[in-house]
Amino acid sequence: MNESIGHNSEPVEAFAKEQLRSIIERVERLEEEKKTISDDVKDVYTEAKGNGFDVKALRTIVRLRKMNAGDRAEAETILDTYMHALGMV
Amino acid sequence: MNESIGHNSEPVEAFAKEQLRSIIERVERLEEEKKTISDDVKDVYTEAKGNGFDVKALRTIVRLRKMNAGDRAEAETILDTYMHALGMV
Amino acid sequence: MNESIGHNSEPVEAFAKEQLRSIIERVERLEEEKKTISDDVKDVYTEAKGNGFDVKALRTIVRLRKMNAGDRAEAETILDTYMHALGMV
Amino acid sequence: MNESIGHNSEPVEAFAKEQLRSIIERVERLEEEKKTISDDVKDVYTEAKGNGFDVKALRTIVRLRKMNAGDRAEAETILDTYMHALGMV
DNA sequence: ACTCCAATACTTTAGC
DNA sequence: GCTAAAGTATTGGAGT
Repeated sequence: MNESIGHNSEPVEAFAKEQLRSIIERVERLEEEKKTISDDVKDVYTEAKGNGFDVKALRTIVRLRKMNAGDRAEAETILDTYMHALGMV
Repeated sequence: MNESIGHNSEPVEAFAKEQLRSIIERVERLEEEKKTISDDVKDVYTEAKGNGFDVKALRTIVRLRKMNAGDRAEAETILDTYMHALGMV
Repeated sequence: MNESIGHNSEPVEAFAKEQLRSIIERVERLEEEKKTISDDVKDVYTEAKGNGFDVKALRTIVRLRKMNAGDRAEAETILDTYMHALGMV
Repeated sequence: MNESIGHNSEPVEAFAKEQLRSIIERVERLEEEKKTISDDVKDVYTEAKGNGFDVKALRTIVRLRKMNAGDRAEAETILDTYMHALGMV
């Protein structure tokens, strides 16, 4: 039992086309949401700046906190080693 | 040596500390949301791949469509651009 | 109603066109050179990696050294302040 | 004068230190060159501006031309892309 | 594991 | 001087 001959001459492709459309739309919807949130982040920093905070330092803090304790320690060890070797202490 | 009547010896700094904490937490919350959405995007592509779609091509389509509002318009006005550049306005 | 006796019917525009061409070519030449150097930088890091160095740390070193002593000290002070406030010491 | 027993307690590290120094210096030298060229590009645009050209438009032209090898080809094959995405290869 | 490319984030510059 | 935009650098992920 197939979906009969001829009502639709390209059933498979039509289906795939619908799938494609759906995929693209879902992705685009999600990326819009992401953009909204990115803008929210910007707003937070802008407001912080207005309250006298140093935005660059704030971003650094967020970045440091994102590393877990172990990774951060390791990264700092390597860095210290290199800095000592170069007399940057 | 104290600023105002001393119930709290560092009222300003304490306030700033709270502000700082709040800023960082808001940013971190937002970035978590962003990560969630990024993962959702990945899921969409993974599912698409399971249905036989070429993920790289899908990403290309999304990228080209994103360009289109701005860059397509820009490309269409390239002649104008040249004319302006030549002072033929 | 044309400008001067007709050896060239659009002398001004032709001149501007030549200028334009020259500008574009000079810029493109310079950007090629820049790309070459960027690739050289990449090569240095790749070689360093092959010798067991941590490339990310190396990049951090270069970035730190680029800041002058004063700026770096200031940046570190702000950062320390924030980190202490957040108990990240 | 050999690095075996005891004349030098850290021969490997000393060697690494020299390597490190060399890497950093090479990178810094290359980045200086890059900066010089970037400044040259700026000069070209500044001079162009002095001759009445619209710098923003010039930058647009350069950017569009840079796109053309890759992206124009990509745009031209967008139908192919869709077909692949639909498994109509 | 490693290379390559796309995506994000940061920096600097131009315009209001 | 500040906001907006471009260009540049770094990071992460996908494919081999």
